[in-house]
Order: sequence, then structure tokens, then C-alpha cells
Amino acid sequence: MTSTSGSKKNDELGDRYNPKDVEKRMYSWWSERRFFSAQDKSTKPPFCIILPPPNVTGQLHIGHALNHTLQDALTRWKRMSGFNALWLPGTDHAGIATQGVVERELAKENKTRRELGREKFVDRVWEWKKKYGDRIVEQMKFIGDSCDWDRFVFTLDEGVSKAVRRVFVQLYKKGLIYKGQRLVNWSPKLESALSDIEVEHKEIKGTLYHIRYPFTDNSTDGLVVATTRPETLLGDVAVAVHPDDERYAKYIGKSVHLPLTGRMIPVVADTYVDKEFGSGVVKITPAHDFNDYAVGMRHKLPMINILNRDGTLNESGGVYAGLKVQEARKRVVEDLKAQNLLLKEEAHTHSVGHDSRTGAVAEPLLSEQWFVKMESLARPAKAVVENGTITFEPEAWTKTYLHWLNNIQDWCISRQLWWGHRIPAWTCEVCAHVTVAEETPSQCEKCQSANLKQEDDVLDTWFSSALWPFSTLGWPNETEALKTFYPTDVLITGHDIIFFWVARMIMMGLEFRGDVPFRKVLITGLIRDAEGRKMSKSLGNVIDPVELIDEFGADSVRFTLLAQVAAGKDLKFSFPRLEGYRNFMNKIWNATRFSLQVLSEFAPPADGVKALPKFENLCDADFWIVHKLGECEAAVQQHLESLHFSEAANALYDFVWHEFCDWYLELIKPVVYGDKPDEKAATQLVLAQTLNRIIRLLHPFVPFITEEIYGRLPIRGAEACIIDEYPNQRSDQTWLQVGRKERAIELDLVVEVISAIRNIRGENRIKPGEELKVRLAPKDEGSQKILQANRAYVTKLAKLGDCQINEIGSLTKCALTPVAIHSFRIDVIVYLEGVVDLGEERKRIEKTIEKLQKDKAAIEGRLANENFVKNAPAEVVAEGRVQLGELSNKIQTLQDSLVRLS
RNA sequence: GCGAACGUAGCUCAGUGGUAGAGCGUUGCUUUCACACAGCAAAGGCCACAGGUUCAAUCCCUGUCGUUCGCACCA
Repeated sequence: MTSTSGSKKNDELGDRYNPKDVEKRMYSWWSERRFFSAQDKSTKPPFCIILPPPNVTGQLHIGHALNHTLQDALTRWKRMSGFNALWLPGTDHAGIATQGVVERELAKENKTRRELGREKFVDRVWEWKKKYGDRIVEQMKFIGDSCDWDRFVFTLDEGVSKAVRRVFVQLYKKGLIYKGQRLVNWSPKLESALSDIEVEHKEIKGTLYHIRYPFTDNSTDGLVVATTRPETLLGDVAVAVHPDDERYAKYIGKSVHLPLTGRMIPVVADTYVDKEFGSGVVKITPAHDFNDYAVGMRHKLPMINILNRDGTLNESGGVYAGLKVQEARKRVVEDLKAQNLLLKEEAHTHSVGHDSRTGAVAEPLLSEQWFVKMESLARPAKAVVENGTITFEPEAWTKTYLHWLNNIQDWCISRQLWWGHRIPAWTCEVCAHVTVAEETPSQCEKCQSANLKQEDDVLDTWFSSALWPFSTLGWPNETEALKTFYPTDVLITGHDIIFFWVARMIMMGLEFRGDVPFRKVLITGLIRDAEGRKMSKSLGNVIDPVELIDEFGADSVRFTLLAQVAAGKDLKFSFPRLEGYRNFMNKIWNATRFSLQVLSEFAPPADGVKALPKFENLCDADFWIVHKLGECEAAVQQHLESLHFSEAANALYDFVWHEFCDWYLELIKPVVYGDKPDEKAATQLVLAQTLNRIIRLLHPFVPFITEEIYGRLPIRGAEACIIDEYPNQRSDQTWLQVGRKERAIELDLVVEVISAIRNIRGENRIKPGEELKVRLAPKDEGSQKILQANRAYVTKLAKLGDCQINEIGSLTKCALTPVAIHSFRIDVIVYLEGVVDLGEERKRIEKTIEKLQKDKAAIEGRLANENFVKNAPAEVVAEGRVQLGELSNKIQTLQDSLVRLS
């Protein structure tokens, strides 16, 4: 959005809605006037959503577009409903991703980060961040995100850094953060440790090698081990068998030769071994396998690390030192073959951990890292979900969340990267004591030496993310914003980061604020392509929301997502659907154009949205549309409150298109083009008020088009900004009293008559130019009155040449030849002789009778069942009786008409 | 192995313990003065299958089959 025209309005009103033109002007108009600002302190109730901070390297993708649209719709709706609504934006430094981008840039200049040195490299990343870091923010504005930009936070801002150090120090002092030599998942590509959840397991077709480990006293015989990773035998320190395995009992405590090395290793017994798998003998490599690590600890075995940080073999690899794992494996296998120690190779599929960022195979590697003890943090985080303080939508994710917490492992938080929050720990070079502090210490806590060296490692990006709900609000300072907005209300995010982010925010919120960070978690699904495949660059099926917005407009894209989203479910993105909602925008636009034309002479009332018409001058359609509007508003309210966005969107779509446009606007044409000024004025007021409310109701879903329209409405506030005016639409029910139900129901009868006549027209292929003569024969005084009052509607909408209303019950007295009777509430006789194929008409009627009789039989059967009458609620039984009566009437009417047709 | 979700109209999907819904597509008719990105009408479904609970099941329970997705194990 680069336009700063300052002007919101464009006076062109073409018959196509032009989103580009509108959107360009609108966003800057909003942000210049700070319509999205929330107040730190306010008499209004607070509402707060924290934006999951996108990676600073990021581009808006369609998944963002979905999540952001939901958050925006909710925030705008709350803001318009009288809340002090805050949607707090920010971006994430995304350690690995961002460092990776800059390293690749350096590679193009044939440089590496190590050549540059830490300080220069970090400067370089900052430069990059300054240059490109706001791309995603620009894109968020394209989609209409109504964030409070003045509160924008970046995860490396000083405030957040302070929060990070405070948390680190406090957890350390509590004994919940520790440093230790452990087996961790290691990415040779990043040359950094990873947390367990950053490792993605993939099924790989590998080979199971059967290798003989010769006995010490008989080198032609030995124990056979089966392994998928023969190269790791260089780090073997034992072989293990099951203690109950009779085949091997006699070898326990003895030794075998470790091939290719000249070392001798013991045979140990451990229940970890599965007797059935392979040969029942397992090589133990504690430094390169998590299970072996556990066995090694139990048996107090030594650990031999054979790998360097970059994944090549180190000096413990002997002649294989310097080779990459894959190469070493090949060579080891060749050498084993040469020595006749490789007995068998068989195909074997197993799952292998990969670094989820780079895709490289992750190696278990022994190294010194920092960890967070999770168990005591996890316990309260479990409790708040179990007791319903925090709820997941859909609820099924609760189980996933709890399962993870029940099996939680300590969190490895140190990363051997340079871009991120550097760990606030300093080691004394004299006494080696570690000082952990928020601010750089001047001397060692223990020996007062000034020779301190800070940790090189940075924290896992998710460490700062875990603090996001309170660090963004000013913590560790007790700010007004923090008091007002914490706990926040809803978190909207994808299920892929429940463990990475959601769970950790809950833990940290409880630990440091003593309260949950949010109350509801809405989990969204993935957006897939039309065939249901994941979007990926390699498949070339990625849909770029920025391109969509460019072609179809932001509102169309938003509505497409809103109308189809269902909590936790994947969404297949289809272009025909998008076109459909683009058409809906156009429909809104044209309905407005028509309305404004009708209202061109209309004088806005002094009391604005509260102005009531004179009821005696209203037509049935007026009562009807306001009644329907009231229902629609209530539905939207209820659906949004329960986060059922698609139901809210569909209720609106249906109401606006099929009730307001298809019926109301058509129905009032005779009135507004008619010659009765009082009635015209009354209907104009209803139209103006209804349009005002529709536009406001639509606004959270489609902000651009509605703001554009709002500025042109005859009834609106002085500022002409939809967001700031007339809040509390739902609580302001004054005007909705126009929607009197009994009068609304009268129009239903008219609608039914018109539909019936149209049906005859359509079925008999009678052209619109051909005018019909119709007699309407009411059954009672009530319907007679309604028909008389609405004759103009029927004539116009059913395109009749002649429409007369008979005396009550005068069906048979009609002078014209009746051929078709279709409405069931009243009798409608249509004079059609000569244009209709009577045989076809009879067939249709017979078919209808058949279907109705089937329905009737079903209801009769139910009513005949005394258990039904006894057990079902009274209203259900009563309704059944009413339905039965109606069905009988319908059938009778149709049978009468069959008689007339023959 | 453990767990979860899904299976509804040709397609994509909503939905509900009490007579099946939408959009798109299809088939007619119409360029009527807001909109052809439109209007009107129509066709199209044993709501995966089998049991159970219930007066009543597409909906609740169990099982089967099918499709996904997590987690764990995999020497």
C-alpha cells in the first residue's frame, strides 16, 4: 500500500466492483487515522489476540492468509461490538531460517560466516532484516489485517530480550535450566543441536547388514549382529543380548572382537534387546543411538564419539576419519566383505530422523548443551487444559496436547548459531564457574575474576516465542497493557506448532504470570490444492495469496477462506469457489448501486440509525426483510462467538444474496417506482437502514468493499468510518423491532405464490414475454387480505398480464379454464390453456403426489406408533400432526387439479 | 504398536437425535430498466458397510472396510 492520497472516496460507481482501486486507498486511510489502535486503559471490555509472529524471512502464504483473515475478522467484529480490541503484531527472528538465508547470500560471494566472524555476520543479518524484514508486514496489509501497528514487536527487540534473560535467569536459579553433556539430535548441515520436535522421522528404504563379531578364541565363528548403520561399529563398546535368550546365555560376560578395529568389547545382557528381531544380538553404540545410550548408562559403558560437528568421521574413525557417513558406510561394508565378516544384506525399511529445517539426516551426537527441565512446567500446563481453563477447538487436539506433555523430554534450548538471543551465561576463565545473569556481569560470582567469557550459543527461537503473550505487552515491566490484555482471548494457529509454541506459551505463562496466556485455541487446518495435495514448491502447486488478491481482490480471497474454514480441517482451495465469492462482492456492489439510486432523493433522518418508519406505511416486504436481518445478525453473532466462521459467512451470503437481493430488492420495486409518497418514503427508510446494517455486519469479513460503500450511505456517522461508528450493532435492537414476525410470515405466503407461478412458467417453458392470466382463489379472509395487499408484487415478480383475486372459496366459479394449481397455502389458478402440454403437466403432478404420499405414509406410521406418541416430546408429536394435515391438503389440491386437467 | 480425524448430490464440502443443505458443475428458459461475475426454473443422495442404544439414527455406541494425519519403535 503505497498510496497516501489521503482521500478515501472515489466518485466513480461502475457496475463492476474494482477492488484494486478501493484497496489501494483504503488501507492507508485506515492506518493514517489509527483506527486499529487499542487503549492501554479503557472503560470498554478488553479483547486481545496475539498474532503468531511470522518469520522475518517469510512471505505471506495462503496458510497465513487463512489464519490472518480469521484473526482479523474476529478482531474487527469485537472492535465494532464495543470492545477495546487489540490485535498485537510482530515478527520472529527465526534463527535458523534467517541465518540460512544470509549464509546463502554470502555463499554467492564465496564467503562463509566463519570467515566473516560473529560480529560482522550478525551485522549482516541485521542489514538483511532491515531491508527485507517488512515484506510480510506489507503483505499483511494487502489482506487487510487490522493490527495495532504502533505496538509492533520483533523478537530481538530490547524489551523481548530483557524478558528472555529474566526468564532464563529465573529458571536457572530454580534449577529448571541446566547445562549438561547429553546425546542430542544434531544437524550436520546446520552444525547445531536440535530439539526433539525439530526432528522429523521419515520412512527410508535401507539395508540391514548382518555382521559377524568373531569370538576371541575362535575367529571363524562369532556373534552375528544386524545393523542398518555398519559405520557406527567404530563406536561400538559392547554387544547386547536378552538375558533370557538361551542361545546366547553362555556368552554373557565374555568378549568378542570388534571388526576393523582390533578392539575387544564385552557381551552384556539387557532386556532392551528383542529376541525375535534380526539375530537377537545388538551392537551398542552409546554415542550415536538413543537406545544404546540408555543401555550404555545402565551398564556403565564408555562412550566413543566417532563424528565431527559437520557429520564427518573423526579420529576415532581410524582409517575412515574425514569421510562423510554415507561414504564411510560404503567403505566399511566393502572392508567387512573383504574380511568375510558380512554375512547377509537384506532390504529393510526403517524410519530415520531428519532435520526438519534443512532436510539433512539428523545424527544423535554427544555434546554439551543447555536444557530446560520440563516435568514441573508441564504439570500445571496439563492441568489448565484438563480442567477446561484453556479449550482447544476442535477438541480432539486436547488429547494430542496432553499426550505430548505426559511423555515430555527435557528441552534442548542451545543452538550453535549466531543469530538469536545469546545465552546469558558467562564462564570464569580462572575458576570455570558459570555466572548466569540478566546483565553482563563484571566479575565472576565465585572468584571475582574479571576474565569472563560469554556462551557462544544462542537460544532456540521458540524460547523467545514461548514468552510472546506477555513479553509483547511489556513484561517484565508491570505495564498497563499487560494488566489490561493478559490473559489474551483466542489463539489462532496451525496444529503443526502445538508442541513448538502453544504448549510452551502455556507453561511459561503459568510460570511467570501465574495465569494462562489465552483461553481458547483455535486450530486451523492446512490449505491444500484442488486435488488435495500439500502445496509445495517442488510440485509447483503453491498458491500465492498476493497474486490472488491482485487478481480477485482481498475481500474475495478473505470470504473464500472464511466461508470454507472448519476448525482443524484441511481446506481444498478451488478457483471456481473463489470466482463465486468474487461474484458475491460484485453482487454486494450492485445491490448497493441499485439501493443508492433508489435513495437518491432520500433525506437522511436526524436520528440516524435509530430512525423508525411509520409502520402503517410499510409493506409486508419491509417487515419481512428486517425480520430476516434480525435472524441473520443473531446467527452471525452466535457463530462468531463460537468461532464458527464458515457458518457466519454462509448465513451472511445466503441472507444478502437470496433474501435481500433476490427478494427484497425485487419486491420493493413497485413501491419505490410507485406513486404513493408516504409508502415510498417508509420503504426507503427501511432500505437505507437495512443496507447500513448489512454493510456493518459484513465488514469484519470483507472490510475493503464495505468501508468503500459505507462512505456513500445516506445513513452513517459523521466520520464516515465503519469501524468507529455505531458500535454494538447487536445490542442496539431498537431498529430491529420493525421486523415483526407475524407480518414477515405474511410475505412468506406471497413468496410461495410467486414461486408457484414461476414454477409453472419454467416447467412449461413459457417465455417471459408471454403474459399469463391468473386467478388467485383465497381459502379464507386472512389470505384474501394478504393477496390483495400484495397483488402488485405478484404481478411484477411473476410477470403476469392479469392477476385477479377471487372471492373466498370461489375456485370453481372462475370463468377461465384452470389448468394448474400449485400453491398449497392458497389456491392459485393459472390460465394457461394452449401453451401447456397437458399430458406433461399431469405427469409432473402425479410424480409430486407420489412423493407426498410417501412422506405422508411415513408420518402416519410414526403417529400410529403408540410408543412414539407416548415418548416423543409433545411438540414433536404436535408438529407431526400438523405436517400430516398439510400433506393431506396438498395431496387433495393436486388431485383436484388432476381432475381439472383431464 | 498407540492415538486422532474423515467417508453426505458429478466435484468441493457444511450440517443435525425428529420429512437431507450450500457453492460449483449439469439441463432448460431469459440479455426485463443494480448486477450475464446476472435472473428464473429443474434434475441429482439407501448421508461407506454391519450391528447396537432409542418411540425415532445420517447424527450417539461398537465393529468392519477405505482415506488421511500425529506419536512411539524399528539393532
